[in-house]
Amino acid sequence: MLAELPTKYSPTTVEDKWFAHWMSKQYFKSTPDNREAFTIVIPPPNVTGVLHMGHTLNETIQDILIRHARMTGKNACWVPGTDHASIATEAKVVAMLKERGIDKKDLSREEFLKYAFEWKDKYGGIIIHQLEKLGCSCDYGRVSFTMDDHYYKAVIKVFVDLYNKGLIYRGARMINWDPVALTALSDEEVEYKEVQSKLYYVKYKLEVPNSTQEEFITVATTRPETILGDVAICVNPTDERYTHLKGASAYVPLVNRKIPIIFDEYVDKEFGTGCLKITPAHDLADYNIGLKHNLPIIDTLTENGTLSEAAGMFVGDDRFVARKKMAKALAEANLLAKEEEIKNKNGFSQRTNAVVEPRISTQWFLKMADMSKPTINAQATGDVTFFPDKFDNTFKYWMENIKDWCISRQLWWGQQIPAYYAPDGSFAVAENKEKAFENLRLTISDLRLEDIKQDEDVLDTWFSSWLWPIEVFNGITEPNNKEINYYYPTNVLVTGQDIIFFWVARMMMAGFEYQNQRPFADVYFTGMVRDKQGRKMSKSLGNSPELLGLIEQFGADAVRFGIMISSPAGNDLLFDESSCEQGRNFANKIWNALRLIKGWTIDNSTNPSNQFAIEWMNERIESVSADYHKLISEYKLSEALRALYSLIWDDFCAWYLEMVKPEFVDGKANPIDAKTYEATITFFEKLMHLLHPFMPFCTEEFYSFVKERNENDVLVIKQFNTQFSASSSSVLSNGELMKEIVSTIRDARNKNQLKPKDKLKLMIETSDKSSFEAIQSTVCKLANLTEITFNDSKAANAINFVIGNNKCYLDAGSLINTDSQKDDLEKELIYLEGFLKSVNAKLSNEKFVANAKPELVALEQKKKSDAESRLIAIKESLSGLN
RNA sequence: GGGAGCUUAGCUCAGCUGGUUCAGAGCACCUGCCUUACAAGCAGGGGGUCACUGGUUCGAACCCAGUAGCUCCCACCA
Repeated sequence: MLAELPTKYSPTTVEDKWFAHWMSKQYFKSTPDNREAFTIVIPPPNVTGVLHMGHTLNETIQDILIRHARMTGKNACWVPGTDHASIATEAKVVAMLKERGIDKKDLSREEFLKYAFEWKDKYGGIIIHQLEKLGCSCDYGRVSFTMDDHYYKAVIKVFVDLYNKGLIYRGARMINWDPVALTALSDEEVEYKEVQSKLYYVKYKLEVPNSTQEEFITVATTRPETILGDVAICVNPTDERYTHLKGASAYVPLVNRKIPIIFDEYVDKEFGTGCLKITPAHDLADYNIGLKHNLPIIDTLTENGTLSEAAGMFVGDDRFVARKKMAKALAEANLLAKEEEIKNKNGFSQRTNAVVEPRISTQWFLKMADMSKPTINAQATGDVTFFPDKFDNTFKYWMENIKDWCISRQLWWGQQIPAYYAPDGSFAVAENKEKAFENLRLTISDLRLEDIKQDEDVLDTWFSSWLWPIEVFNGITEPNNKEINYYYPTNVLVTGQDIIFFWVARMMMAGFEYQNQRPFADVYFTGMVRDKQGRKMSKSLGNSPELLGLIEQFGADAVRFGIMISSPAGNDLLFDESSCEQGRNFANKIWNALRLIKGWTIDNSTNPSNQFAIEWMNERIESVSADYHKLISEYKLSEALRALYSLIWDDFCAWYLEMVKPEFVDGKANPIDAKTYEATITFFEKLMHLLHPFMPFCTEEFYSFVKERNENDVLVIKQFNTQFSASSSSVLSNGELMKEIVSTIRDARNKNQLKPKDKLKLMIETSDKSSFEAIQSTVCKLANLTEITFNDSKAANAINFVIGNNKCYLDAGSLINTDSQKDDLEKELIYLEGFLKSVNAKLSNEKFVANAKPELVALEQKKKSDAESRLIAIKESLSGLN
């Protein structure tokens, strides 16, 4: 049997086989029934491309949780899907078209959408395939997409509803403009980064009442190209340098437009020259000051960031080109006092990386102040719990200072805003054109249907994904249907901390608005996956491994292991391929344990000497299982995996199997007794159950292989028992004793050049014979002893060591190295004396005895007596050596 | 400018409500082994002033204050 099995486990074919099997059995399919539901909705990956390591981490965590729930008997439902990712995907499609020589401008909306859907079909398909390869147990019959027909309708319905509730409004506001994507952005889509800039000190000629003297005022600015849109100079009213300028005017350099000097406390006297030029069209602060002081607005930029006709100069030049030209022109006109290098922050578009331009534009907004309240409450009361909780404060702060959300985007890829305009500019918001028409005709009697036009803009992608936990169950389009009532609210959301505001917060708000309930009970935040040097994974650095390639190389189980073995919740994960190697080795280790077991022949004998091993292994599994389920419930998945790794590798393979493994006689393995064999199979099965959520493929393979059975598959037939009997501490502590003796003997062999094969005798002087008797046969086997005798006279050439306070003598026949024993014993002696000293110090400290808990004092007393008796044993052993 | 978090072995991190001499784990490293499950392995081993300085306490990696360094989030100083 054994010879037929290769020594290496090869995952590739096994994984595909099992995935196909699971699918054919429809194990992942969920329909509402009378069991408790356990629901997860996947954070839908963007259809911009393929899954990366961040997704891999995320999906693996979800799969572990969903498989664990399934195995505890819950009706587990994991909904997969993808996000249309409006701006991100549109940018990709535009770039793809450009490569093919097609300009978006030359396409109609319909033609463009056709390309976009082709793109979506391609990448959406790849993403689902990757999920399958990773072993994700999603209900693939539920694959959703944020632009599915029903989903599209849901988004429109919600827009109309919120508009009718007065929460959505349209207006001209200062917004963040992406001059590359040519669309508005929300505040969250702008990333501020520090850049090296120049601060230009520009002289403006003054006109001061009752003064003929030529005078200038110097203004510091980082954006001289916006000078052309200046409408005022602002100084602080308490700034004595400028108090004489009341009623004065200045001339905009080069164009000589006359503008007023105004006074506002907003201006920081310390910065630059204490003068601020006011350009309401191109800066939010200036815009607000402009409103306050009733200033005009001169928009000197076009939508793509070039200078407009209104600028009067450098028309058509890009803003950065114009900036340089302006500086040069100012210098030539002798109006540039100086230039200074400074660091300041610029806003960049999250998707195109273009420098964002503050711009006045007519957009659609959602009022947030009232909608945020139930969410703030839910988080404060623990209705929704964050793991880890360090995000509580930032979340609260953001929610309490929430601003209105700009939800319109000047794109084509997304849900088109259901506002319909009559030729006179009036509009109606309705679910379709016909309804809008009826509505508009109330005021415009001669209106024809073909006269009205739908708003060209689409909605922010998050305005659709905030409905995800609801509409994947058709909760918006068919309220109160059986599915939404059964699956909602979901149990846990597993997502990146970077989208806490974009998505988590908004899903919560939508949940309370449309279901009157939280969308999820827990949120598990993952960190960012970085490479082992701590760098972000990116295509340009080439440090982002390709998921399918990794799976090909190590197997999906190993990749899952690799990414889970050290992934602290909420902290960044430094991913190293070598941890996948560790996972592969782990699967291989189990495979070889299985080979060993499968190689045994069984007979009807009984072998009482295995009794201890069986009891001990059973207790170990029980004890670790309890920890394991607890750790998973606390989302400490790495720790749970580590505990299993050690249970399987150390306890089961290194100790248990060695304890029960039949010995070889005359080159032939003895058979194993049926009882031990059955126990071993049961342990193996239990271990496969426990490991299955983490490494589903190999555990399924090994489980199916270890025993013939009618009912099959680890995945469904066995339910986790989360009730545990109190473990037998004496068995576990005897196990520790056994390990200590065996390790000490092995170490003694090492130090005395005794071969593992040399049979030795052990004599123990002990007052606790029964503990040793329980492990006697096991110790003999693992340490290769012929016998253990008690309280016998010691052999002449024995190796001395002390276990607890029991003196042990290992009879090597001929003694080789007394020095190392003496060394070891003396080291131990010094340590123990120090230990005893500290314990005594504690116990003689009246305050300790008075203040510490009684059980603690008792513990110290026990430590003292244990140490004292051990000390005596060691001293006696030492004196025996002299 | 405001807020949050982090700093423990060469690396990545555990260390829950102070209490075994508490200083841990996994990698990595060193030594010896191809010992009939497994070299993707086995047996053993070395390694840390718990960032720094004070304080509270009978007792501090853990609590408090300050210092330094790192990370992240938020904010309209041009």
